[in-house]
Amino acid sequence: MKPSRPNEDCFRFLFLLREATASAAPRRRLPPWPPRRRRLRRRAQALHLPPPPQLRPRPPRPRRRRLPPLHALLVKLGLQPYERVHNALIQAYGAAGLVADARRVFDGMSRRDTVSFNSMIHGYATSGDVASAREVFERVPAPTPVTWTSMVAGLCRAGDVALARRFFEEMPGRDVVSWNAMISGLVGNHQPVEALDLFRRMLAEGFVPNRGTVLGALSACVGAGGLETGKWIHAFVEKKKLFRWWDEILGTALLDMYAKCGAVELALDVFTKLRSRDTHTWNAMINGLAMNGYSTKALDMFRQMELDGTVVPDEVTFLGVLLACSHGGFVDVGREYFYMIEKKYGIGLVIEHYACMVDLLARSGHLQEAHKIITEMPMKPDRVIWRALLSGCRLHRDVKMAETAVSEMEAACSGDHVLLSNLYAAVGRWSGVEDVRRTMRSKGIEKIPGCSSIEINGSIHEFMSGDKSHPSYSEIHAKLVEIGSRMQLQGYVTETAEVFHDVEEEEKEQALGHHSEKLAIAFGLIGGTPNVAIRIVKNLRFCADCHNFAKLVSQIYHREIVVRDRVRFHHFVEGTCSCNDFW
DNA sequence: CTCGAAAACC
Repeated sequence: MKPSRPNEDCFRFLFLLREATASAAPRRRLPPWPPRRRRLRRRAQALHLPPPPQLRPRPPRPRRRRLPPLHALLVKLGLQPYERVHNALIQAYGAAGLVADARRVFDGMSRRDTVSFNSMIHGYATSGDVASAREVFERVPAPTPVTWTSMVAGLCRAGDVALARRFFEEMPGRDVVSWNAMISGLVGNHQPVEALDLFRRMLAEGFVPNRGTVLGALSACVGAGGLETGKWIHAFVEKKKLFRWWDEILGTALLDMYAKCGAVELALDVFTKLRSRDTHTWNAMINGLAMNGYSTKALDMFRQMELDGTVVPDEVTFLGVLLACSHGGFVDVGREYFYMIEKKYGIGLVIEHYACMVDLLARSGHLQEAHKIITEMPMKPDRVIWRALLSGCRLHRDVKMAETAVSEMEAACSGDHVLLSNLYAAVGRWSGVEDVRRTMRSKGIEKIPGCSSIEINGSIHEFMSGDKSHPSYSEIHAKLVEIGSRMQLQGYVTETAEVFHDVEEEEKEQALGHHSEKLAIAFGLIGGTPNVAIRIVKNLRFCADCHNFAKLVSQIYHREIVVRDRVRFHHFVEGTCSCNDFW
């Protein structure tokens, strides 16, 4: 079935469509239009076709937007014989979230080529309708790698990685994009280690990585805290000269990887050497500094960004700025910036700004003011907001406010209850601890198991709380016992106030020997290279006991330990932590 | 004309 060759009107139509839908898919960067097409645009206007909507630099992203009645225009111009035009329309409807309309176009076509099917599958995969995507997939006469990849990507987006993996393994003739789709799909579903394994397999099978691959692999390193792997990717790209230079996107991904793996110096190094930086780049740098405890440097960086003048700060920039203020305890500076965001910079406050502000105020003990912000904010406070208040309450031992926060939270997760319970324990209110336990059981609240990962010689090991499955478990256990006895000599006492990450686990084991970060630290002492920092990434917050443990290990064994917790970094050196015990 | 792809509150 030979597709019909498009005529001039087709291109005119495609151009309009593209203009009309550009704002529906802003993440895709459109290449500049070649001059010939620009002429077409003028001609299209002369034909009294509907003018393309104005392209805005930062369009808000509506889930659904109305498309001009282009379908009617398609018929009017007599473009029905051209598959390409229908396909483009299917894609446009799909991108705007109007899958039903896409399907109508699809069903109305007299002939369909592979692209039609692929576009339709992709449309269903954008919207998460896996069943329909599969139904169309079954009907494709000659699936190409594109068809398969669309399915893989769609399944990943819908969260069914296992099935995506099956499709991926079964597909004939994988191309680079297929690998990329699977790698980034794994990263997006919190399986960075598997993503890196796949990346290695891809190289072993002789595929040459492209931008997408590198971006996917770097974000896998972020997820797993794989600094060595990240460095290796950096070196690999340089050695193979995969790209002419690290542009804004690649450079941002690289520096973000370094920052999120706790290597701020390397991140700064990348940052200074980039030949062009956009807002994202600055944001990643500011945020990276703030997360790593370099609050003052983060604020300096923001000032430099303003002086630089080539980029404009956006919402995310101020999240970094507020985060820096919060971690540095700069309440007044933070308050000032918070009020400037709208007034001076003309940026609308979003819920995340309020969360940062509440965090800043609550953390520094201004609990009443934080509560006032919450009650006065224009949008409905979400869990994160209440959680920020709650963790401030824990730091400053305000039981009453903490109870308010938990009760206001819709569907509080296990961590929230644990936080409240820790607070009860800290002030010695054991009946409260019991209440929390009962509430959790009656509501059947799912516990998130603690998980830490550590990279040793370029391979990443994951530990779950209380997990005994690691092949070197007996050695790890022996190491923990050794650490324990050396600590006792130093007069270390277990801090029982915050014993439980996980209520039932605590019942099973009275000792704290099995929080995942302890396993990982012990393993780092055994397997890591001496004098090289032990780097750990964990999914939950640090408990006070493990934080103490890490400090002491850094002192006793003279090893730097870097732990990335859910929100920030802890750099332990000789018994002190960069967070100043304030997290 | 179709698949992947950088920053973001606890």
